[in-house]
Amino acid sequence: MGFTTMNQTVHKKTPERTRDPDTVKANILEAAIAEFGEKGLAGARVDAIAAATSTSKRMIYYYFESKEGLYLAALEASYQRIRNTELGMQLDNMPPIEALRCLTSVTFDHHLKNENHIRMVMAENFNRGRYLAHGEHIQELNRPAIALVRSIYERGVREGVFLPGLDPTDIHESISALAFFNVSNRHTFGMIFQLDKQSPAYVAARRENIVQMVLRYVRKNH
Amino acid sequence: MGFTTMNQTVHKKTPERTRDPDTVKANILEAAIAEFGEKGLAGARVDAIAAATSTSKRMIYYYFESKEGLYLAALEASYQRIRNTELGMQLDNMPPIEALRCLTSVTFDHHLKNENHIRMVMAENFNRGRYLAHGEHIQELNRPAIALVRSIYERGVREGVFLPGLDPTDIHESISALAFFNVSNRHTFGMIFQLDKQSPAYVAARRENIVQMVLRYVRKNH
DNA sequence: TTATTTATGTACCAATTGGTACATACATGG
DNA sequence: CCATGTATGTACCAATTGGTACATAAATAA
Repeated sequence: MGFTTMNQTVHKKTPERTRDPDTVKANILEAAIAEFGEKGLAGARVDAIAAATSTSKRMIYYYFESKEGLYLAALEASYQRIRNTELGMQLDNMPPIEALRCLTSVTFDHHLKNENHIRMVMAENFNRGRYLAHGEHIQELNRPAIALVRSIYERGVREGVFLPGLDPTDIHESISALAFFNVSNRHTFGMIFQLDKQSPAYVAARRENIVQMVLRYVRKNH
Repeated sequence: MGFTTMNQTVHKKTPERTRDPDTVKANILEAAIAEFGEKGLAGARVDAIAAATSTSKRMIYYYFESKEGLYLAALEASYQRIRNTELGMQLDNMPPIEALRCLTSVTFDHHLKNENHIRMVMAENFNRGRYLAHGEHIQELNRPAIALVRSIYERGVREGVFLPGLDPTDIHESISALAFFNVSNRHTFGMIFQLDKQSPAYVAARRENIVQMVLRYVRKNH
């Protein structure tokens, strides 16, 4: 509340400003991830983010300086969030082929379940990684993915079931590409080839095909 | 030339208005493809497109009605353009395995060479295919791609070198995914895993890995 | 020739939008 | 309890931007 004179506002005892920086920041970030994921950097509106917040636009600039600062923070937070949910696969106990099958399948489903993050990554690639380049610790967040593939792969080679001489990063890239594209390009691809890419039947078939593709690439022929 | 009074402009014999609708339209489309490919729908500026044109913003609205109308036209034109350069592979003469190797390899290079179109497709997927859905004949433009894969695949099955029971659309999707992702996500992927995805060495290795992946998926084990 | 339709240029606008100025309330150390 | 830094709300603005009003020239029909 408050009443206005010409050019300034006078507040008479507006009580109760909840003072909670961390909550406010988290609250802003959540709204930002939603908006940037939905509209991209250029399409997102700071006013819309502010409106989805329990605070005001003023606070966005107070904590994040600019629209682009907020975008970078949201991008980092989105990566953070996704990696947190990725842990906890117990693949070391399985035989290599089963482990790789599981990894591929889980990656596929994980991408399907996290469209918003996919869209953030799409948006960031669209602006050529300009902002991610400034994020200090995002790189490290993702490296464990390679380590996981490498450990499975090397075990498989040792046990004689995988072809030697392949590159774990390359294997990881192929899995990512197949899982990512399935979500990122479903609209144009589905439309052009008239597929219902959301139907359970399609999803199940595509998942299995991708798994087979990865396995046949890595497995030793016998 | 012309001189201004209060609110209107009077032209004294401004001679020589070149009157050439088709050229003007093509000129606008070219500028639009560049701008939309660079900035996306939301990021693109009609004024910027107009400035890159030999005509004025007025004509954009005259011919394309709205920013979105222009975007759809540019999207269609981009697809048209890409498909025109795709013809002329003579794969029917090769043995199936060679044909599939060639198709995959050429698709990979073709994506690399046409970043702007890739970006248009990325942008369109980002807005969930909303505009492509209104383009009447884009769908048909792309179908031949499947037909090509199907013909190679069926020949390979007949000759006993390919595994029967696979889906040509699925094969096409995998090839597309691997080739597309290699361009679309090179920034985030390259940054996170510190790869120079533009280096000739990387490109050659990745191309060959993708080719192998496709071949091993389709080939019959013996 | 004249009327009408098509095509084009110039100036302009209303709305949007990233960002700020100003005032002020809460917390904390001294 | 008071001074100072941190946090927050309100109103506002300058610039941008999609889109238009107005005038008019060139082609075409009558």
